[in-house]
Amino acid sequence: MSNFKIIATDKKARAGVLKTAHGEVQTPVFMPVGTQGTVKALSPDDLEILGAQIILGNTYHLYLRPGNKLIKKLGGLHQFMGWEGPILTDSGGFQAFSLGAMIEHGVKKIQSGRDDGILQRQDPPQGKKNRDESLTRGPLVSKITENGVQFVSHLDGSKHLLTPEKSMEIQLDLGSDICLVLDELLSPLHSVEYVRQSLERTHRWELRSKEYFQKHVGKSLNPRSQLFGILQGVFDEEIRKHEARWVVQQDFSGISIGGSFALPSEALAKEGDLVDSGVLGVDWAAAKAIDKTMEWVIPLLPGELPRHALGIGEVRDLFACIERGLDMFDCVAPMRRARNGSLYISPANRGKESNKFTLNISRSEFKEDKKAIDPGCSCYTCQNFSRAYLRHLYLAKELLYYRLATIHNVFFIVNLVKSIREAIIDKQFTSLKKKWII
RNA sequence: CCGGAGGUGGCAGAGUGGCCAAUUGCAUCAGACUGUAAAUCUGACGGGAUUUCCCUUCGAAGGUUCGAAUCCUUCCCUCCGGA
Repeated sequence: MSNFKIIATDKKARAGVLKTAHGEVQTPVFMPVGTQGTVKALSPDDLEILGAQIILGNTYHLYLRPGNKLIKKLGGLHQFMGWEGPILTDSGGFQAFSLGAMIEHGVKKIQSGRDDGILQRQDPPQGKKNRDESLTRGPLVSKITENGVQFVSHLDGSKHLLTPEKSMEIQLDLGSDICLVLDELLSPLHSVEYVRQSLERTHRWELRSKEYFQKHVGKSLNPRSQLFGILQGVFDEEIRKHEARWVVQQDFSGISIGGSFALPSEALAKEGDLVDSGVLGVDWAAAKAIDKTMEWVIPLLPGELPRHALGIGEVRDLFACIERGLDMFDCVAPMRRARNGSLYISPANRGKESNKFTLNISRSEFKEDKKAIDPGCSCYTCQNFSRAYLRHLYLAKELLYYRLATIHNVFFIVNLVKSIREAIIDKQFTSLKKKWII
């Protein structure tokens, strides 16, 4: 009696239904990220109207503020934030990275753009020299110990230890429908030796997470909560496959594929000719890292478990991952891009890989543009407002801008994934993809 | 008319003899954003050649000086107080 059922496939792409304590989720699905108990700028009503089926919440942020015990006391996260649909909670593992190695190494989860995502693997640089200075904004750095992640709060500098057990306790207090085990994200710059030790530690963390979860879920706010395991790794076929074989043996309800995505320089030897030809675009390396990883790992995963790609959600990546058999996605990109003036456009309106299917609403070319952001889009924003108006609101930093922009971007991505699902059911995945990707 | 203060690049506002083509903020222009330290960050912002270079700028015109946005003279204009 699995929670997940596949109802159709088109080659490796799958359409399914995932049962949770707060309702069914039609997959493939995009889950908007609501880190602090809100998908920024949107109300639960907005989310429902946009077609969001499930959202993501965050252990680390909600633990620090307002506190998991308070939320539990107030009936759990669903009741607290007024969202009746399913919620998946991240374990805090990403913050161990974004407040740790990401700062120390000056890297991002997915390396793309100017540096082509190609990195020289090495030990963490000691001290200052970061690859990207803009990513380093202070002395707050989390540290990894065997017992868990030592955080320095980004709010007040206080110290906290997030163990696998603590992460589970918090997620159960929140009443999450899908909990994630605590893991450590690896940076593409970690040494081979560090990677080996980290992955073994993550195994121990995952097992501790599972043990605590199984022991306490029955008496928790949401006894039907599920636990997903995380498949960690770096850009290395043997490592990723090894991690895949490990995680499928642990009896999780689903598999989340995590980690950072970038190509180590040695990978260039094989693929250099493609880079030189330039036909695959500026994000070739990041795309290659994601695609290859999924190709290595997916065949080793059991077909009956839902597969979740952590933190992946740009248009190209959604097509690439769904094509390879992924079912669930979460990503901050639609919401953050919206707030930063980057609005999604479809191929009919010049959306393409090279512009990430976005336009920058602040551009002067939209000053007198009466068209909708993405003419043809049926979201509330596109039905009612012009690019010129959105541009004005954005430049004036008017609060309405954030809501209208977020409505559009979330609708765009949620609906794109929904249309991909329908295409899979109709065995039309390839032809739909061709309309979007070259 | 008298007394006082002041006129700096789109705006505000530093600089008060060389390190000033001129701090900074805003505005503008462009770029970035993938398990949210993000309504954030980066770059450009007199013109041209486009590593260290040249030309035209700090109300206007003269002057002092090796050298002036910075000192002097005259003129124009603005603001405050008194007639």
